[in-house]
Amino acid sequence: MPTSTRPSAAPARADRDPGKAVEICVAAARIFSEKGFHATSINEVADAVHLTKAGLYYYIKGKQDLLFRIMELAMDTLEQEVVAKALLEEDLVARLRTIIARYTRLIIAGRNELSILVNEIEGLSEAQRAQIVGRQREFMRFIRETLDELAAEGKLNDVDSTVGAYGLSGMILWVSRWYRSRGRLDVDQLVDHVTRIALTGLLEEGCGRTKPARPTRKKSSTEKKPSTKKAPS
Amino acid sequence: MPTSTRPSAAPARADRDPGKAVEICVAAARIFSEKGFHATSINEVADAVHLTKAGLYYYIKGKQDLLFRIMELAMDTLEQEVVAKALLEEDLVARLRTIIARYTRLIIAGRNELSILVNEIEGLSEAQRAQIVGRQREFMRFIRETLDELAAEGKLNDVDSTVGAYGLSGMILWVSRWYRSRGRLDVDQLVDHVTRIALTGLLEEGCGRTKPARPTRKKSSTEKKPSTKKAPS
DNA sequence: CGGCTTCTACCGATCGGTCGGTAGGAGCCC
DNA sequence: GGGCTCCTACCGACCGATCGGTAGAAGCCG
Repeated sequence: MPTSTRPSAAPARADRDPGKAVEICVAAARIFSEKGFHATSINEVADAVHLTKAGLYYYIKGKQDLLFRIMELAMDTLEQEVVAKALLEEDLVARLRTIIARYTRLIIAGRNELSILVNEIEGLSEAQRAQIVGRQREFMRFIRETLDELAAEGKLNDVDSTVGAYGLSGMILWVSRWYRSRGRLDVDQLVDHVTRIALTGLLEEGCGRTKPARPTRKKSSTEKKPSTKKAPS
Repeated sequence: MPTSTRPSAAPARADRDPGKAVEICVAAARIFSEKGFHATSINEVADAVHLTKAGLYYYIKGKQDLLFRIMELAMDTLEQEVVAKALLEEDLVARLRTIIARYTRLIIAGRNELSILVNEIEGLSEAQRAQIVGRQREFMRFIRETLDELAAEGKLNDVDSTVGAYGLSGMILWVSRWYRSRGRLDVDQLVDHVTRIALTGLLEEGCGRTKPARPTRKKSSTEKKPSTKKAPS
């Protein structure tokens, strides 16, 4: 079952009309992702769904509540379309490919809720933030553990699974900021390239690659630090 | 010479006291990066530098002007600490390593201006945004061309240089969202891991790796699409 | 005194949110 | 069928708070 509409602390007036409520969330998500949560007024959201502000408040409890609902919806999507589907793959390499491909497609398909999910967390209340962050951590844990299992099978490069999982996420999330579907690469090509970059960066295939002057974990610094900015006044 | 304080369209009252102006920018950058630009009031910035709002306005022309100055400062830093330093490296592989290492260190050292740079662009005016976006594009072009030159030397994997450059950027930018310097990994270790993940994902070393069912560029889709969300009602 | 620098006091605009009210369809009674 | 009630869905008008920004005087320095 989806984790939204749980009875925790928020009765919400979503009972009015579930379809309309979702429609509002989708519209609001689009605007929020374009202009930012705080830069968007409730009136703009209302206009987008052809309602007045007062009419809109018939369906939502407040601006913050609207943001929270959008994020819960986004996490639902992520869990259903990425995690659940990836778990159907027995082979771990195939599972990782599924994660990358579906996650990337989700990011560029619905150019809305997912990006809000990472950019507007501060707009939530304490309790709401805790809930969303918890689900996000679960998601990251899933990716990290997939990498750990791959490592146990000896199929992973010598990379830290945490850095790997976050690096992967960062690369994929960032796609929504630069990729335009009308550009040189179509969606399939993009997913191909992203998958290839990520996988050949994570997977050890056939030959053991020579590590670039492997620094035995501690203190190596490839490069001297840029003097860490300026001194505090 | 730094590209800020150029005479374009904004005389600005930075002539008052350059040191104080920078101090204000740094303080504002920290708050903006924590709470977001629109969610931060001018009063909060003023408090942070021990001034009243009116006192602060002696140094800045407006909230938007403040944001713009922060971004110019951030681009200055990026160009001086990453691009300029990387250009000192003749060897292309070393240059790429320098880019990754210095960029990453910059992101986690000053947890301030750089993240604003990517998250608050919408808060700028048309002209200001054009200026910043132009400089950002130059920066991306630098990374992309470094990859292209590596490809010309046959040292690059078969990856699209655009996707590679943005993938790299995304991975690094994302670091600021999850990495805590008090955690399991210290800064040097983090930089090591990021470098290794990025490089072994981008560089072809020694053995030619077997591509994972290389899809000849067009139509392959590793994974069937997630049916692109729901049907419109 | 005169020029920086910083303050107190205030403005108009806009924000999120609320209130009283109502159009109009559904159900019901007769 | 016609009148009565009720309820969902929505709106115009308004509220207090806060926002970015300004005018003008006061403090401080030489």
